Amino acid sequence: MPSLERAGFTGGVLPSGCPTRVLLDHVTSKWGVLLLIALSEESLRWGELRRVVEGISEKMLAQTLRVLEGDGFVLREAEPTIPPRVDYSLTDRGRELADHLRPLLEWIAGHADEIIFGAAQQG
Amino acid sequence: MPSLERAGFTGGVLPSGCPTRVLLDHVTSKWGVLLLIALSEESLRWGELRRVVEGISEKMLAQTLRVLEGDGFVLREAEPTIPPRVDYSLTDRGRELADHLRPLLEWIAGHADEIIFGAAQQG
DNA sequence: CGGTATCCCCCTCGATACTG
DNA sequence: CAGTATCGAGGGGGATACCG
Repeated sequence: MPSLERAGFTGGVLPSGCPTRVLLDHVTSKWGVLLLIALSEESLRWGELRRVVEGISEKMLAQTLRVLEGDGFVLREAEPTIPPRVDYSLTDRGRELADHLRPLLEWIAGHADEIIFGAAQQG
Repeated sequence: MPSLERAGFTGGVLPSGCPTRVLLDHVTSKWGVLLLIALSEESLRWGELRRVVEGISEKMLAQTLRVLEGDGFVLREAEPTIPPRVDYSLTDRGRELADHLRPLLEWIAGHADEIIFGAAQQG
């Protein structure tokens, strides 16, 4: 059961270039969180992902999906039909990750308006 | 209690440019998560932050802190002494956010090695 | 100590065009 | 439908120098 302490956090934080930082960059990349969350609800096809994750370009969709697939978060299943059909879904590992992402995103979504439009409050 | 659904997630995802996406970009910026986590343990001075968050440049430290301060996550307290002393800490809001970030980072730290060095596993 | 100002490179990302 | 290839702009971000 590794903790942030074991990972070298206390009194030195995660070393730059360590696996945890690399992975953090993958997950928190511009489109990573959005794709993971989108797929956490249901498996989606390429075209559906493009529409659901509004604003993503084909290039970034392909690129981000490949990274997420390489990390074992996303499963790509292609039907060799014509026209082709490709489904993207989360692996067990990806679902575990998404389970941590979802509360975060829900909190952010729930406070976004007051934070962005309201004044920064002291605390 | 806003949910992702209320925020426009289902069948359309968070609209590009919406407050939630803006905030998500702030939090998941290259150094955002690391700074938030670092400050979640204890309040730190400028110089300590530089050392603790290994690899961050002064420019990005200043820039990211200002964004986080603007969102009301980070509190900056300067003592008008010579030499100056400035402490950075989390606001209540920042602590709430960090409480969601920490489990995520712990999960990532706990799986980073097997994911980065091991083979991508199916699921 | 705790910053700001400036320069500039590089790399991300979007737009466009093309393919099986 | 599901991508890949290529190009070019923009800005993220590092290095350096300087200031109160």
